[in-house]
Amino acid sequence: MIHITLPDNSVKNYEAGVTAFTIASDISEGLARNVLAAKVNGEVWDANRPIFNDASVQLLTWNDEDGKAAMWHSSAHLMAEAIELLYPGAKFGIGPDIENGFYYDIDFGSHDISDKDFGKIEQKMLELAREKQEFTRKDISKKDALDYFTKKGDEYKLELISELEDGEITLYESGHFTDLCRGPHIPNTGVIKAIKLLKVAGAYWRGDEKRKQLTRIYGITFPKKKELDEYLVLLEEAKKRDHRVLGKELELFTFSQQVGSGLPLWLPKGAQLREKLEQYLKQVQKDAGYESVITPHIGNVNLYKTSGHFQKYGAESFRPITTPVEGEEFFLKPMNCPHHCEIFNYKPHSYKELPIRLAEFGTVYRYEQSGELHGLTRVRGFTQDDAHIFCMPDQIKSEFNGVIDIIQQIFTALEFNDVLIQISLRDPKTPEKYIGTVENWEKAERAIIEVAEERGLNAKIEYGEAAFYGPKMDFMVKDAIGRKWQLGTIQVDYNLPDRFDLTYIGADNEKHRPVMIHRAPFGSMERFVAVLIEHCAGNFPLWLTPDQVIVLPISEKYQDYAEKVLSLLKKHEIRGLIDDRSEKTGRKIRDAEMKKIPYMLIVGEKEESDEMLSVRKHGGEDLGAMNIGEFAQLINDEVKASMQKK
RNA sequence: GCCAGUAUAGCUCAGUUGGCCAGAGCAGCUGAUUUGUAAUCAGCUGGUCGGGGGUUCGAAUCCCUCUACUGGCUCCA
Repeated sequence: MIHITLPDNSVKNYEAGVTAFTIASDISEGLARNVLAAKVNGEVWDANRPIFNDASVQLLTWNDEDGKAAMWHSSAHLMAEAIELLYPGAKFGIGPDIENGFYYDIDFGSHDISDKDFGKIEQKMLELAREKQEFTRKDISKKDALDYFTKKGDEYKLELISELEDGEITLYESGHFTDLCRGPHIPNTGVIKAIKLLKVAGAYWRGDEKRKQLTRIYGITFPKKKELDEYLVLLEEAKKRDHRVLGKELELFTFSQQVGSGLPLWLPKGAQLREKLEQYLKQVQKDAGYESVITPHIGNVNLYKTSGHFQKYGAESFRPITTPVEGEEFFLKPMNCPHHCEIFNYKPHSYKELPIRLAEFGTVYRYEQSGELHGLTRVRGFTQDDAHIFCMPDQIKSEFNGVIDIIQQIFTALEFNDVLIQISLRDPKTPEKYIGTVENWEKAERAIIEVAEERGLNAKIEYGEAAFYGPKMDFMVKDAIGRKWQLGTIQVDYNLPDRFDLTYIGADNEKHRPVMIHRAPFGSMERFVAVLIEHCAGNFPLWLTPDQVIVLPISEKYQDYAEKVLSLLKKHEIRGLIDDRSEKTGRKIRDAEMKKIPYMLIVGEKEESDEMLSVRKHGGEDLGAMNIGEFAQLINDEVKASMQKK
């Protein structure tokens, strides 16, 4: 007999070898039908894997993340099985579950797969799912595993197995398909009722650009058809808040094939929005002791040779600009830091001056790979809200804290609540990838980790994600369809100060090396605006939105009054426009709604004679009539309220 | 850069297996209408069918190539 402890702390006795499925059956038939996997002593197991010792068991269903994962991982096997039947000879790489669904990397040989083949594969999968194929776990020796996949001729699995230890290798068999797999899986394929293959893409084997590209097929499955339909509607809805769609609709930015790929053109309304953001951050930075500097868009190649950027990025950049002088070359700046280092260097500094914080909205140019470009989130010319802090080593922590204050203030003001924080450190296995001494790296990494701990930040540490010149802390936000984008960044740099031989005179009258902190709270104006658009679905906060109000005269007769209203509002720092078209009010309201203008001010005979406005909020709320002063007060209070939140 | 797609008017899209001067709605322009909380009516303008090359009696439609865009991979703010 063994003791099974359930989440409610009740303990049940079972014969050794009991499965989670049996335990579920004991509780209720419905639960047995819905159980997908089980957490056994904290580890996710198959629902039909025998338990031989005392254990705490939590049954997992579709409502648990781990339950979904088991289902999607099993769906990847199901897809592989269907593909093996439809395309004999296909070889399989890896097929994990992901945040929303699963994928499988497959080598189809000479066969080309496109989304036109999805229907056929989905059909086959459904067919196989209905067979209620059971997933069977088998422990296997390394030798037998190698034999099996050698016979099958799957070099990808062989490579994976060769890296595993004997004794930890398991296979899972379902229907006609056997896969190298650690599990866990759902009891049988019967629970998979709705299947949708979503996209096909090339993916390098093991993520290595130099290795073969396999065909990756993404898909998602659900236990109910209705849930699939709801998911697809959700995806459609998300597409409507795509910044590229809204950017066009709201006339914020555009691109031109003539100007070039990845080079955004900011339209008047977009520029207005961006300027508001810049003004806001400039004020915050001024208050925090930053000084503005301005540097050119190009720099001599030697500058980047000194900084190391040329060696690192030269080959993948825009090519150097030549001049009439033989051998003279300039580079479009890919970073602002070298220029700022030279600003620091223009005169000797005393320790009493530090920290020196140099800020610039600096436009940089990077020749991103063509396939990387993406709306405003990934472009070739962009403006960083950059600043470099030159400080003494013992000031790092307080400076780091100051920067996090600014970043958090911004994210709070714009209501970015779901921010992921990542600390990127060296990959200890490849020290040759980084420049700078081990000692300095350790110092910097320790400072970042300490700050995060002291502030209680929920930060995730990633090894091998650091920049080549130093460790960093990044702030990431998801876009409309769940892709993560890095916005704010803080990077410690012990390297550039060395390369540029930056020094300050200490209290001991000796030269010392300052530490440099790179930081950009927005990251770049382009990416930040893109993510902001998606975050608020184009309904910008009142203080930021290009047009705060639109005056809608009922007819031409009230045009003069409309103009009077607008000019009075302008005196209260309220910006907007008049819809003076010869259209009905209903039409003007509709168009203003589409433009997502926060306040519509309807003026007709009644309003004119009483010096009033009829106020309608975006979305339909009728605030009734009020006079111009009252309305101005309302707007300015709302703006002030959001500013205070900052 | 790689894999797979897409490219028709300012925007969103039709254009059947290659066959009459390439269509619609919205936007724009002109006129009528003077309007009260999500689309007033009529007329008109607007397209080298992304660029180039080819196959064909004939190409928006088939093939090649370049460019841009989309979804991934790799990379990155």
